[in-house]
Amino acid sequence: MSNPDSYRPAPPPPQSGSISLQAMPTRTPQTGTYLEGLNPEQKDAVIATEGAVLVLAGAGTGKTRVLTCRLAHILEGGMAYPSQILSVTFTNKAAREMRERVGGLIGQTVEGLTWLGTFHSVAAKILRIHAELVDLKSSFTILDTDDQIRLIKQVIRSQDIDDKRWTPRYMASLIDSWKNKGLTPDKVTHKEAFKFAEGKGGEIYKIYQDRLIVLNACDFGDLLLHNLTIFTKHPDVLAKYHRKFRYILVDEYQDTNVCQYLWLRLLAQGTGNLCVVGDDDQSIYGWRGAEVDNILRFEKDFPGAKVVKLERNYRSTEHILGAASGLIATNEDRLGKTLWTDLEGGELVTVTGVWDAPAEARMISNEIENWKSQGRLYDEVAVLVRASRQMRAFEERFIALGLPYRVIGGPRFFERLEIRDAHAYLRIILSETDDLAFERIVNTPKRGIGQTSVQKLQMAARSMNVSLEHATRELVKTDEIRGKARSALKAFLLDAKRWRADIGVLKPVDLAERVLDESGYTQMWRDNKDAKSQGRLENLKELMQAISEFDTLEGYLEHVSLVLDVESGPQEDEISLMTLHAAKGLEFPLVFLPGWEEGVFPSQKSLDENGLAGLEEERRLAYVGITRAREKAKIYFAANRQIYGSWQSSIPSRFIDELPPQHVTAEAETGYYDHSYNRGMAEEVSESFVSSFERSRTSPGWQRYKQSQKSATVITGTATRKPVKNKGTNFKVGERIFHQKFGYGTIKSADGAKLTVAFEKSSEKKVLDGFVEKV
DNA sequence: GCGCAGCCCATTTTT
DNA sequence: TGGGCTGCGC
Repeated sequence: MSNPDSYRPAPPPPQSGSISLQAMPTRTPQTGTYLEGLNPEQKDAVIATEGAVLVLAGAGTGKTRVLTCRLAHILEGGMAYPSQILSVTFTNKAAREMRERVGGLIGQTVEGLTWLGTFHSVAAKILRIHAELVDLKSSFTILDTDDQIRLIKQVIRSQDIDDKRWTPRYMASLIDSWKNKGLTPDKVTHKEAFKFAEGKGGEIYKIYQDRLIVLNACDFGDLLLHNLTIFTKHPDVLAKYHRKFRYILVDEYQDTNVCQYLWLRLLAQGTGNLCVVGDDDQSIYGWRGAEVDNILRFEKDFPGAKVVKLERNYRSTEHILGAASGLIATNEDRLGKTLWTDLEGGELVTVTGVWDAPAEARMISNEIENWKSQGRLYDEVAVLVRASRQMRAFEERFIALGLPYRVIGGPRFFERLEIRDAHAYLRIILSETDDLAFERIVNTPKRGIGQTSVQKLQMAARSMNVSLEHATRELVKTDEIRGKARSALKAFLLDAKRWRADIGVLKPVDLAERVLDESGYTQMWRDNKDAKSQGRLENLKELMQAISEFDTLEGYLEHVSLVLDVESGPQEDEISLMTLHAAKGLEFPLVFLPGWEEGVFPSQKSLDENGLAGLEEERRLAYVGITRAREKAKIYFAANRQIYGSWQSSIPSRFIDELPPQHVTAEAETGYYDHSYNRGMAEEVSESFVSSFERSRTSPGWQRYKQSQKSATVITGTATRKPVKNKGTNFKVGERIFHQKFGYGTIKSADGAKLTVAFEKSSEKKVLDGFVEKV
């Protein structure tokens, strides 16, 4: 970003108990220092506080600056209290950055911005206040993707659907996509429901939602979706937020999905002061529900909206911008803006053909060493790939040469196996009704409690309509589970009881350490000689560090699901290696863009599944990639690439041909490719383009759809835990029964659901009534 | 209940 | 080619 020097501490905000809310904003002559150094368009965007405003902010045009200045402007002008501004971002990182930068402008007042956060954290906050309106308790837990899939798997199995043919992952993605569109189970169309298991998709969604309520839990999609339900069914609640939020600000609007759009639209009905900032050319998350259409349609949705285009770029040279602009101009579906800069000259964007991926890595490594030897930093360099598997070649090369690098993105800290296990322990001691947590760790470390035992616990829990832990307590009193499993379960229950007694006594960290120690969890990894276990132990240590910053376990767990992410370690001088997606929002003086080949980039899969829309999104990704560069952008393509183990010769990406020649220069490594050869390839490229559309009709998705159309069946009833009151048994003393394992017998006595049965082929045993049937 | 060998399937990822 | 999952044998 430019002109950071104009950021100076702002004067203290007007201190008064009666801020005039109707102060005419445009006449507020509060010429705070924050307005200095803004270009005319930026200033325009900052002071247009009233009504609907769309700020189309191209790459590197000072978007964050506009957002933060706008906040400062509203606050310093006394137009609203900090708590009356709703500002939403997509990532925690963006929220944190905004908070920091606004703090730099207005000082302490920033702490009052209680409604600055991600969509999800703001929605969770609202949902906790009104949880009971959607049958939740305000203490609801937020499930991560892993829990979500496990739960869905259970539901699928409970419906006797083959979970190999119809995978829980696929069902989860459908549910997510429905939630992204704001669809509750009753609103899912037949056609949509038929995407899964011959039409059972809708039913599974419904059962899954019911299960979530029983578990007092939400998945990520629910946070927003429940908000929608609350706002639409309870206008009084919505009205309260209308009164509360005087101004709404949205970052990265092009990434919003339908649900988020509806949520914003409802909230904006209050004052109508909705300002969204985004760039349609950088919409790269369509596959995850983002609707570019939201930003394309903004002026229609909010008639009279003011549109401000930020096109002056402060980041890149004219050749980089020229190349990127020329490329993106090929897209049809865009609002259209052209970046410009007064940074004249600079180097042409290079396009280089190489033999294969190792050659590509070798060549790029050489360039990086060159750069370093010229006194520049590794920190200034990024290698941006389309798919993470392309990273391997670079990592190998960097390691061989001893070049320091860091991978950005990849598996997140809190999604690691050991961290999830540890969380499950904490969750279960905090809430004994957390069945998912119980299931996860009841046999981790191995205690001899196998699948069959767990299944029995589940059956018992279902038949008694209680939690798994509760069912366990009952079941160990009987002979349903015996031997090692039974004693292990008993011991586990005792452990849990002991740990719970320390809640509020020990500090969260100390409790957590004790639990992981006494459960044998830490020992399990110490004993494991796998190469990764050392790292896992270190992660657990890091986890303790994170927990130590909280006073209560609840507080910690609340944050962990939505807000917390681990700060990256001390900054060293390292090359950044990441996907193009991960690079959005970042900038580097020197950017390498390897793998520009048909099928790799644009990705064949994207083309197959989404046709022209997919291609346009890939092109936006290319645009994002090029515009990350400040000084140099270097594109590569290989003549041969290994795909799934086998070598394939490849064709240069069509995107290479779309770069305006005046901003590009071809550098061939050895003459396998030169620019004219590449041009000749254009014929073949367009042919493959046509064939990709042909292929789309034979794609798996299309096939699956056709198949599901053919074999439609009637939706069947449900069989999950229904909120039925826990009652005694239906069995009578003296009655003859059958038990799967023990055979026939006669009931001697009954104690609630616990039966004492004299079995004919076995001795007298205590069993649960859910396990026997009348004969 | 646990460990290993063969098998299948492969973007992008935030909350 | 390689990682993750399943099914089989102990």
